[in-house]
Amino acid sequence: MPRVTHQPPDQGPGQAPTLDEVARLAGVSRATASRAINGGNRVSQSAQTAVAEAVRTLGYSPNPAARSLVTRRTDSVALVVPEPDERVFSDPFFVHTLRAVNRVLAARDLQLVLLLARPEDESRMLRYLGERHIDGAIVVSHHQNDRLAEHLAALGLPCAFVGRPWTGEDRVAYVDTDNEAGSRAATELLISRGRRVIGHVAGPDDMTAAADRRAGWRSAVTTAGLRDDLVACGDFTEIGGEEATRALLAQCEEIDGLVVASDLMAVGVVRVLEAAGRRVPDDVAVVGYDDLGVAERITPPLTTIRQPIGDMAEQAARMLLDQIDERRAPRAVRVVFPPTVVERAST
Amino acid sequence: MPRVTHQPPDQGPGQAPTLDEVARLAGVSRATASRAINGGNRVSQSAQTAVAEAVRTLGYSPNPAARSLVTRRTDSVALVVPEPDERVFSDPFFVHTLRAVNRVLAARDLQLVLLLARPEDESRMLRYLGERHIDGAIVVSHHQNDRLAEHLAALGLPCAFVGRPWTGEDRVAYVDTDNEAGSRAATELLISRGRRVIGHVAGPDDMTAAADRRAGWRSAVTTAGLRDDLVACGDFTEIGGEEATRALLAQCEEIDGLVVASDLMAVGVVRVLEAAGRRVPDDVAVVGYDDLGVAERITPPLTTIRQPIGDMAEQAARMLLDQIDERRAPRAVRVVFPPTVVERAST
DNA sequence: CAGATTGATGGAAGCGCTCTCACGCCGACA
DNA sequence: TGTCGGCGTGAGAGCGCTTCCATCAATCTG
Repeated sequence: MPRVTHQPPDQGPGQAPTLDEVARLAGVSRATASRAINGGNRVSQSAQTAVAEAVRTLGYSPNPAARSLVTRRTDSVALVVPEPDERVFSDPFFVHTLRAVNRVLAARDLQLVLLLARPEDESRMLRYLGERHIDGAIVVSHHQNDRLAEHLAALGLPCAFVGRPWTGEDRVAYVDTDNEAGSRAATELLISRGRRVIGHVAGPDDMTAAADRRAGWRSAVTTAGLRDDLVACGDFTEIGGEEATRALLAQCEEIDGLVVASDLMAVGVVRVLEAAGRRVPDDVAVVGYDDLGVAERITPPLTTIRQPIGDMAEQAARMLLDQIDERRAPRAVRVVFPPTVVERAST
Repeated sequence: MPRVTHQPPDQGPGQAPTLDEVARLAGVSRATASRAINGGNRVSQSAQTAVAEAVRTLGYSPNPAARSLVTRRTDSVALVVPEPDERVFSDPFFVHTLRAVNRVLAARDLQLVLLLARPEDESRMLRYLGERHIDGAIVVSHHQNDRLAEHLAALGLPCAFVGRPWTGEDRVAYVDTDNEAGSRAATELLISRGRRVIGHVAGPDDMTAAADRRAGWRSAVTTAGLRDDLVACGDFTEIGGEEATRALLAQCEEIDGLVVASDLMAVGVVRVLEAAGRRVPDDVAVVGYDDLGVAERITPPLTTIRQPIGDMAEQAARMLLDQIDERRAPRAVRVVFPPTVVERAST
């Protein structure tokens, strides 16, 4: 049983001061006070300082509800993550995205509201978005079934996706990397190194990035006349990588190369390979995907495909701001970044 | 260079429907429509259904700004984390807290707004809290210098802290575990196992949990007449645990027991110990703190002090809701949970 | 059956703010 | 000296909603 202790309550300050009181104290009208507070256009120097003074002595801060009732802006933006909490907090991908987005928004003094929606909360989240608590949304790690692109497009809510949505891709703005090209390059690198039995550890079936990377691998092995049936699905976690690798090794012992759809999974892949007595890269060469720090920290340092997550997220944030600023901006902009091969010791 | 493609903009729906239109369509007054929508007290069955019908056909959803302008509630609550993003996303402590808080809030249909404030953003964050965008705040992982308890108490904003604040502890509500007792128990366990040179890997100096745990260890070793100078500070991360352990080993080779202020650090501790050729627990016994899953997953499974994070966070959320519900509720409630020793293989 | 109670309703006030608009003042220009 | 343009200003409307209050009909009480 926890111990509980009480104390008499604090005396909270009574009513928050309103613009009216500020105006009265400054000896100007409410209109002038409002102008002075919002950038001071068309306000005399004297009025300006008088208002500033009044604001300070009263400890005034504008009521955001009243303000947004008339401006129809809320000055906050949602980062929508339709993903169970656990994964969000273990994948560096999210941290990088979050930081980049936050950087752009903070520069404009916009507040970031993090919306984590587990599948069962999805309707609640959609309702929240529909109620216009926020000026726009950035969507990350969306899945085939959430149909977020269509929902948001239908709401007419400014939004930008990181990663191409499955459906509705012609109705919303998004940034992406060319996942198919990246994965193809990874596979071709292995082929050029003489590998001939190349498997693929794919990501979740319901994400476009995973599907595109799988397609890139398949295209490369098919073109080279190699086996194209050595695929196992992970879930973008280390554990998922481990399980997929075990399945692949059980399916075919001769595997000498693995193209893995994320670095985090590759960590698990390497662990299982070594536990199975295969040396990396001598017996099996491994290429990851992402290059967000994990890749260079593990042993052996991982050859991987870098996607510029920070740039992508920043770009998405800016695309969102464009939409918010001028409601006539083209909605369905798409920006595709090129992936880069980063060679390290695992190939 | 990224590729960029445009598409003609979507045709967003014009103006969102207002309560007025709903009322007109339902053939009732705005007042009745409002009552019908908000729980339907004192509304006839026929009016009720007419309004519901109108809401559905119009796709109406109430404007939150207008609503909170008059109700003076925003139906959202902030989770304040004065911590650089990286740590938040690597420590299971946060994930557990977040989930528990979210669970309580979701049941009441309150929205959780995550406020990550790096030190340089602190004033921005305080301003945001002062502007009453939210009905209350739950504060986690606060530090000596942020003085959040005092700031929030001064604002008169309902709030609840997870972990005792450094200052202002008599002005705000908080939950905590008895960290000193927990750490003392951990140390006494080692002593009872015959360990005689017991070091402490402490947490950051500016957090009460770390200070209390250090005090608990010191109290136990002093009482037993053992050395009390074997302390090194980590930062609650694996890396921090590694560095602290190296420092301790350099300071004294005879260490045969380590009390570590968090499981995450203990992971690093064990790693360094084994790299230095010490077996756990044969040469050095190790006790962690938290028991959030990491402890049982590592080798050897970690003896640790469990704190019921989920319960604590839930309790904090409920304390916050109490304050929000009745503004006269006692502000400075405190609830202290007892820690539990969980023995595994590391001692 | 008169009077009191209850329940459903709409009118209207007002939450705190922004912004349009009209007004008065000033210096500039002819 | 008369007119004009621009600037600073305040009055006032109105954003979309909740809620107080008066009203009225229906029901209950003695």
